[in-house]
Parts: sequence; structure tokens; C-alpha cells
Amino acid sequence: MEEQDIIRALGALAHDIRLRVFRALVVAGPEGMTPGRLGEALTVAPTTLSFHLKELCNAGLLLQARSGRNLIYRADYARMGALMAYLTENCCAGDACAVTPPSCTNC
Amino acid sequence: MEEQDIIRALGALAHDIRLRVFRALVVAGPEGMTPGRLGEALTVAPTTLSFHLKELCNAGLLLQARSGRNLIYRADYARMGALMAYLTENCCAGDACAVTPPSCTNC
DNA sequence: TCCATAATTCAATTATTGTTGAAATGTATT
DNA sequence: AATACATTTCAACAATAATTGAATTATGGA
Repeated sequence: MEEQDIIRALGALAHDIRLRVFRALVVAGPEGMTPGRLGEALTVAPTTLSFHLKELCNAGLLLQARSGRNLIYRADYARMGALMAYLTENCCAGDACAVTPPSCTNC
Repeated sequence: MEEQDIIRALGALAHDIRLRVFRALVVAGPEGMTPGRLGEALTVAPTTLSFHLKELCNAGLLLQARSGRNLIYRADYARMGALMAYLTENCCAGDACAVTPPSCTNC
């Protein structure tokens, strides 16, 4: 992941609506969610939501697919993982930022 | 760390100069760096650099101290760690985003 | 005290982002 | 084909962030 992509991804997540959208999609899992359901769950107007979904897509954090007349948005876990990896490698030092994932608690 | 703090931290890092500044300070370690050295190393004008250092401070990612007529900026590793923890817990799912830190490679 | 250095603050300007409602697109149903 | 629904695109506007040079604050040394 290029530095420019990192900046775009960070910028995309640095907004309350977008962070909430992304979290909701992470929770939703592989099934994803439609803009309709998202807007209902988060109380965001369709136009506003569409704008932010596009931002997240452009940043590469979401994947879009069509199902009938609905669009389905999904979190791109691989992209998020790449972002985490970048931050861990470049913006952390020593143990200070060492985040211990659940699977490693016994290390 | 409150959601609002997360957004500010992400927003602070979502800028090329600020990301480079933060990385340089992470690399510099506990000794930190002065704006003078940073500006030299990164080729950023004093006023511009000062603006971005302030942004990073406001976001809680940097610590500031004075030493004679120099100011010394340091990365706040704990804050960065808290940011990483938040993202790991809230924006990742399953193994897809599981970042394996160096110390855990044998797990 | 006076000067030089390090860095910040201020104010004006420009550029980028975010919001909103109206209009348009695409798809399913009858 | 006609209608309804889900969603996006467009265009105008409002708000926020970034850049720049000049002026200011703070410290140390002659």
C-alpha cells in the first residue's frame, strides 16, 4: 500500500459518519449492507450517505456490488489489514504500540 | 479513547506532511526532534511545519517540551497504541485484519 | 541591555470537504 | 409500457483545512 493510499484511507475514516458506516459494515460481515439499511440504522439522509459511501469506496475501504435494485456495500478487510500493517510497521516503535491481537494473548 | 479523539487522531495522520512528521518522530524515539531539525529533514517551511505540529499536538499524538530555545516534539506512543487498539477492536473482524506484531511471529 | 536565534501566532487568501434538495439512473413489478 | 423503489449524480452553498509572509514571543549569549 502506497503512502498516498494510506493517507486516503486514514482521511476516509476520519469522519464521524464514515467511521460509523465502516464499523457497521465490519459488524455486518460478508453479507454487507444496503444504503437503505445503513441510512435507517445510522439516521443519515440518502444523499449524504451516498457521498460518504463513495468516499470510503474511493479510499478502497469498501467494496460495492449490486443485488437487484439494491447496492450492497462490504468492508474490505484485506485493505483494512494492510492499513493496520502499515501503521504497525511505520508509526509504532518498540512495545509502546504493540497491539496484542486476541489470538496472541498468551505470548 | 473517545470516538471523537479517534477521529481527530486519524484526521491528523491523514496528511502527507503530518504523516511524515509523525513517522520521523517515531523513528527519532524518546529523544524527539526540534522543529528546526524536522524542517531540515523534511524540507518544510517553519510556519507550515509549526501549523502541522500543532495539529498533531491537538490530536494528542505528540508531546511538546522546551529545552533552552528549542522545542522538542516526541511521538506519544501510548496514544498511538490506543488508536491501534481501537481500530483493532472496532474496525477489524475475524482474522482478516489480524495484524501479527513482530514479537508474536511464532504464534 | 542589546542582539541573534528558534519557533509561534496572526491575518489574508486559497483550496478542499461536507451538506442539501432537485433531478436523473437503473432495476423490478404489473 | 407504465409505475414505483433504491440509489446516485448534480449544482449551489456553507464550513473547514491548508498555505504564506509579516509580526510576535521566548530564550540565551555578548
